[in-house]
Amino acid sequence: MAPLGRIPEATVARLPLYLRGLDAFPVGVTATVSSDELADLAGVNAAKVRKDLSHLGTYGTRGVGYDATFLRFQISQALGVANVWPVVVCGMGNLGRALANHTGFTDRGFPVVAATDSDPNKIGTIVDGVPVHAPGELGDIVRRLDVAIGVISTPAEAAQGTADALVAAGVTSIMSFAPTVLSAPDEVEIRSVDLATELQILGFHLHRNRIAGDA
Amino acid sequence: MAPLGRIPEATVARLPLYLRGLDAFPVGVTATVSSDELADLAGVNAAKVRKDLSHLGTYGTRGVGYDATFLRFQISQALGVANVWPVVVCGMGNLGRALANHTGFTDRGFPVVAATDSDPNKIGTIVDGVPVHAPGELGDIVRRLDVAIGVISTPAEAAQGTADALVAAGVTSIMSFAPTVLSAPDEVEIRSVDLATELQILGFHLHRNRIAGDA
DNA sequence: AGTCTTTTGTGAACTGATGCACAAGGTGTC
DNA sequence: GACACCTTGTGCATCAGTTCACAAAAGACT
Repeated sequence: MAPLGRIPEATVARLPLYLRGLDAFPVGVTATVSSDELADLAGVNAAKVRKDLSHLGTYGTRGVGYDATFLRFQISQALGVANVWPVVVCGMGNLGRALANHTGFTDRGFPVVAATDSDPNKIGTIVDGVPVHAPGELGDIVRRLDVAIGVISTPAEAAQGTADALVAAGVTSIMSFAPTVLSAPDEVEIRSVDLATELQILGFHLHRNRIAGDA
Repeated sequence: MAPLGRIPEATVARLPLYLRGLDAFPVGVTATVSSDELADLAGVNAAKVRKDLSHLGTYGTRGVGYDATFLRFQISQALGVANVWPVVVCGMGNLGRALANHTGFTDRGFPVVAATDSDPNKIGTIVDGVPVHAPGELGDIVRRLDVAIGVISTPAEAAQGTADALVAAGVTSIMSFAPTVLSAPDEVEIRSVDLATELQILGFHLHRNRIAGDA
């Protein structure tokens, strides 16, 4: 049924996992996957897989499963994987450099086409094939290279300013690693990855278990 | 009321944000924060702040707000921030090096005490103050340095083996950056941060908007 | 053809989280 | 002390997401 209507956020977040799971099936070879197998590959349960895929309007064959090749095509289609979205990395510290150099990005249609940094020693250089510009040129870079996604890996203090500059230049998708809250217009999507916060969540459970153990 | 019972996961995930928001208030100075202010600082809404804090058994003062210092203490207590949890970084590629060097970790009670890598040229060296060992020594390292958290920044292929080694050594908290599903016993908590997946989610929305725009 | 086996697609119950809205409780002022 | 004002704490309705469980559909085998 599912007439390609709205796809729930939770489902969207899992589609990349399914796509990754399908890598286990060689391209060109006809093969079927059951929701059970795919569930294993993606680390979720089978019911979720089936419901998620039903949102795509995808039909498997009852009693058989899903055609791996076609499923891959369907999910790729839904995610718009065929598109290439150029990325600019703002802040070339340790993390920024690692990100700019991350093969997983370019491989999946997210080439890092430029970077910015406030350090005069870095501006004008090319790091791992990525040219580093001054922060002030951000707007120009975005327009010239048709940047779609901005990655913020600056110190927390510079993050909001960087976000503002990205938004002003028309970027509507931001992934931030800065440990701070960013504000932006509603139409801008911000995904915030805070590593220290992640560790603190792990720490909470360690702490809790330690207490429970001592009791 | 809330007798320090179970704290909902969603709340736990926000506590670090509140703690970070409270940094805006100088230590030692008596100040009050309203749920409204704190909501702004953490990027959530006020009702959520109040409900979250109520889970800690925290009491603000009606008509006034929360005492900033005491609140910081309360949240720190709940999160177990006073504890120091030694971290081992497995895989010293670009990302691993950036993580090992990340000041946000050590500053918050997560010192990176060791690293592993399979590259013979790296083994035995000290990178940014962190000694690099062979993967085979992982168990020994964990026991000797009392490692509580393992960070996996190896290539996807090596991730499961690394996770197994960590688990075998008694580590129950893992943060993985490898783009693959890890399996481990239930008592092991795994937080998976997949950067390419994050970008694909952003890509989905870009794709959707582009389609909507063309229509 | 009929029966058996397998696996999908989905209605329905359930769980957890969110947000509203307001009474309860506290402060300050006159 | 009474009144006005403020902000918390929370009951309740709502919503999104998950999981169960099973009928429906497809292939396989006799």
